[in-house]
Amino acid sequence: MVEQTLPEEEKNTRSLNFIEEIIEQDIRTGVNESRVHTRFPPEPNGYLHIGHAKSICLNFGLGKKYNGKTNLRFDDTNPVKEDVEYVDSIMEDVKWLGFDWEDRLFYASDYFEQLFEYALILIRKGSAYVCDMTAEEMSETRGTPTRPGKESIFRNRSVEENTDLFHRMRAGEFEDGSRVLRAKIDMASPNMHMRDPVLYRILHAHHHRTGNQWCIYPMYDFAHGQSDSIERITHSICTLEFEVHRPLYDWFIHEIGIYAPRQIEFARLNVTYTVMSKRKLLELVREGYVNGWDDPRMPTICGLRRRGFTPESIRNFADIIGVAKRDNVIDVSLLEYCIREDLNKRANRLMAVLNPVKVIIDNYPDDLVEEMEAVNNPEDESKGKRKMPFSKTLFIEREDFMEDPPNKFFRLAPGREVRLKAAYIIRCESVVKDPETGEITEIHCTYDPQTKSGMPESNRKVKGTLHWVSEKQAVKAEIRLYDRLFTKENPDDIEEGKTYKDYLNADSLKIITALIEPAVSGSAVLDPADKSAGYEKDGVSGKYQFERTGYFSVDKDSTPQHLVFNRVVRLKDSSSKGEKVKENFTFL
RNA sequence: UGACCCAUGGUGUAACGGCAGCACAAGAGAUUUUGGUUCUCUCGGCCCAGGUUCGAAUCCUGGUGGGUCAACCA
Repeated sequence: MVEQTLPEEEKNTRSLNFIEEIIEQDIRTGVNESRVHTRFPPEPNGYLHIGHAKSICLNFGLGKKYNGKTNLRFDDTNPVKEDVEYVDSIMEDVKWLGFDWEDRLFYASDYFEQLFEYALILIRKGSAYVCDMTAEEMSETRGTPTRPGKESIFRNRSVEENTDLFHRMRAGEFEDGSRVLRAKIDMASPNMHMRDPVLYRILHAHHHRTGNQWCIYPMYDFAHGQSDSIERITHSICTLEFEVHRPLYDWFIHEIGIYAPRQIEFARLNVTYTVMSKRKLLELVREGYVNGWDDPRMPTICGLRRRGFTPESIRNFADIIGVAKRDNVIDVSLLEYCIREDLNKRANRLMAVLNPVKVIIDNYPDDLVEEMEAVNNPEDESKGKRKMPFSKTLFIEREDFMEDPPNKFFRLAPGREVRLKAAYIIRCESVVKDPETGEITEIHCTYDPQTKSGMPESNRKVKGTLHWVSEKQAVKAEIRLYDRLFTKENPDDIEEGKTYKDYLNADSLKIITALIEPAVSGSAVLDPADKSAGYEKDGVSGKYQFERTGYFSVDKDSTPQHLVFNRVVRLKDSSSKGEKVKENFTFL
């Protein structure tokens, strides 16, 4: 028995989740020489989503925490659904999340020959047989969860006949669907998976890695556990729906007589206001409800990346949601909390007016342009300062002015003073309206020259502080404002006669043109070399907090001529506390 | 009308037979040149019924509720 000390940080830190407890117990008792070796085993038939991110962080996190290893293994046993497009995107996503499988990139298809040999072992032991029933017949004879099944009339074929038939299946002598190899277990088992499950099916299909080398392919159950065994995985972590497969997982390992990993199941992640099934996500893409797998409204990893989430924020999210066996639905506000927390510390501030209204400073010199100094990040002094041009004609947010404001309105109104952040205190003197529509077109103000930011007079108490841009120097940018994809907390909770698609949010994307301070130029386009990945070298370049409105991230569509930003998430907003007029206080 | 799994504030997650704690959300206040951040406080929970025990969220039994399982998908 090998004793191994647990990581130092474990002492006095957070309590362990149930998987860590199992692992630490195994380490203490010397199971598998106290090794820890996990794997992340995606099927390359779709893009990874935030639920996979939980699994990736769990598996790679455990490997790292216990000085073990983690493999990336593609579970590619179904050639008709799988594609290299997905293989590539999965590797990119795992890397982007910050994990490294080093030289341990594997494919279940690497083991096809070995798996075939394992099948032969079972046939020789009389534990597997070739069955000629059709899929329908098999389904009929399988029984139901409450009724035992019937044994196949092919169940007692001789070892010789089975061996011969199985070889001929491989040789391509039979049609798709005409025969399968089945395990001989127990047609009366209360566990449906033990009722002579299919091991191999005939599929004359081109495989993305093995080409046309094979026309029989192993089923998940016959491939997964054995692949774990071949890779000497110690803890094979998967989601709850595989719990009923575990007896079969163990049965194959035992029956073949090979190294035995341990399967442990945890509850998959659900998040409010979105769907997580690959089928549904694929449908949203195919039917054009979103603009591709990386649409920033998607819960896919590439979608979150394009939206502007950082890998750090997602790892932190995976960490704090925990791991357990009970069904769970995580409030999306927790995800939002994670990205705000990260970006607040790391993203530079910029002033951007999303819904502009013109402000004219009547007593400011016509052609004067002053350079104001603005702090890049109040949370990080090392980020320094930048210059912002100030002039007679500015823009502020339309929501920052009210002609007849309630008492709790801390912004601009006739006769009231506010501070323009990093500039002067101004007072509203009058407004000009469009005679037709009644819409305010100009707000006329005066400024107090003694209140320039930094001057003693500027410490004067005023009602509020607004962000602004100077008309002449402002840069236009396309801004994509995202909202939750679904209107219902749980879109899978479907009313009679509806589908989850009936709960799609029609307003999940709004595109506007905003005016941004000129400092944005030059830094608002992704390095073309990074474009494919959609992320940047230092993690937060291209990501900003637009002061008072939210966090924004440069989109891959952005060019120097046409800047494009995605809103990652709004700033937390307590402006409507105790008020019922939220629309008036919240930016778009 | 079967087997298996699960059950702690609104949400998520701790407790290893001994004071039910943490985070998010919600609410109140302080600070603030972002109605952001930060800080303080408040609200609010052991599914039910028995049993074991000096003592049960924890162990046992039975309910109740939820989930999973009947692809030649994974």
